[in-house]
Amino acid sequence: MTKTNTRDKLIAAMADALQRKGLHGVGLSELLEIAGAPKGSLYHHFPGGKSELAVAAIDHIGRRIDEQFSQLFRRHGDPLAALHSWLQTALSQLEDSRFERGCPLATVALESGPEDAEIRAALQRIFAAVRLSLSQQLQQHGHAPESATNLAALFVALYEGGLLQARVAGSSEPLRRAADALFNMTRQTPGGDAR
Amino acid sequence: MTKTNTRDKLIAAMADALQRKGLHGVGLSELLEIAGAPKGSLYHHFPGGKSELAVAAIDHIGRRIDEQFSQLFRRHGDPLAALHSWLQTALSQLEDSRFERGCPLATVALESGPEDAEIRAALQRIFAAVRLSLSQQLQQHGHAPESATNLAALFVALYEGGLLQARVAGSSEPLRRAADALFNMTRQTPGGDAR
DNA sequence: GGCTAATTGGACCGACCGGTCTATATAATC
DNA sequence: GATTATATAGACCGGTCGGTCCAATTAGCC
Repeated sequence: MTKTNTRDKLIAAMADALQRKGLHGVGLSELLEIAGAPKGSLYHHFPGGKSELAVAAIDHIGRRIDEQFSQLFRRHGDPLAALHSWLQTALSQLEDSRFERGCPLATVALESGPEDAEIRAALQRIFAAVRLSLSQQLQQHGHAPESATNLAALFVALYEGGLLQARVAGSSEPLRRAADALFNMTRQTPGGDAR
Repeated sequence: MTKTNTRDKLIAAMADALQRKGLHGVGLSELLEIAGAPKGSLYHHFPGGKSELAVAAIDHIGRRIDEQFSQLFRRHGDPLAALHSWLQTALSQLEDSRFERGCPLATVALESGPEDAEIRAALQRIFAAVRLSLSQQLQQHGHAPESATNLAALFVALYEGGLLQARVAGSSEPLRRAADALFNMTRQTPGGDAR
C-alpha cells in the first residue's frame, strides 16, 4: 500500500511489544522475528537502534490516540460519555488479551529514566497533549478552565491506575469500580460551574 | 541489630531498585554493588535468584505500606484526610528524588507477565489488601460498602496514575491537579450515604 | 540495459546478563 | 578446641543482549 512496509512492520512490532512487555522486556531478536525483518533493516531505517525505534513507536501510538479521541468526541456529545466509551474499549482490549495489553505507554513511561531523553520527551508530549485535548473538550461543555484541567488529569490517572490494578488483579473489577466511583461523583456534581 | 544484615541489605537494594528502575532495569551486579555483597551471598539467601529476591522485596514493601497506612489512619480521624496526607508524602518523595521514585510497585507490576507467577501473586495480594483496608476505613466512617469499595479503587488509581503522569511530566502538577479534582468532588458529594 | 541508491540478509562482536560451583572464612554448638 | 553449619567471596559459564559491518539483492532512474 504505502512505500516501505518493513519500517511500518517494525514500528508495529515495537508498539505491540511496548504495550505487552515494555521496552526492557523485549529483545531485538524477538522484535525482528515478529516483524519478519533482518537486523540490517532495523539499523537501516533506525540508525539509532532500539531506542530510536521505540520513539517512533511511541509517536505512532500518540497519533493513534489522537485519532481515536477526535473520533470519540465527534461521536459523543458529552465528553464524559466519550471517556466512558474510551474506558470500555480499553477494558475489552485488556480482557481479550488475557490482561496482557494495558496502556500502550505506561510500561515504558515507568521504565524510562532521565537518561533515555528522547523517549521521555516523546512520552511527555503525548501525555500533555492528551490532558490538554481532554481539558478543552470539558471546557467546551461548560466546565471552568481550572476544574476542567484538574478533571482531565484525574481521568488520565483513572485510566492508568485502573488498568494497572486490573492487570495485576487479572480482573477488570478494579477499573470498573474506580470508574463507577468517578462517574457517579461527576453525575452528582454540577457539571458546568466554576470551582 | 538483627542477626543477618546481608539479607536485609539485599532486600533494601532490590526494593530501591524496583522503585527507581523496575525489575528488568537492574542487573545483579548493580544490586550486589549497592548491597555490598558478593554473588554467593545472594544465592545463599535466595536460592531462587533474582526473582526470589524480588518477591522478598515486594513483600517487604507491602509490609511497609501496611504500617504506614495503619499509622496514618490512627493519626487522622477522616480517612480522606489520611489519604491526602499519604499523597503529600508520595509527592515529596518524588520531588526529592528528582522524579525518579514513584510508586515502589508500579513498575514491576507492569513489567511482570503471567509467567513470573510468584511476583504477580505477591503484587496481587498487596494491591487487594490496600484496597480492602482503604475500603474498610471508609466504611467505618459512614460510606456504604459498595461505594467505599469503588472509592478505594479510585483512590489507588489516582495514586498510581497520578504518580505516573507526574514522573513523565517531571512535575508534580498532574498529580496535584488530579488530587484536587477528586478531593473537591468528595467534598461536594454527601460523604456517608448509599450509592 | 547500465548505473546508482535503497534495502535486505545475516555473520560477527564485545559486553553483560543471570546463574553455578567450589574454596574460604566466620559463627555456633558441643 | 574440634566439629559443624552458615555465610562470604569471586572465578567461571553459556546465553543473549544491542550493535556493527559488509555482501547480496532489489528498486529507481537515465
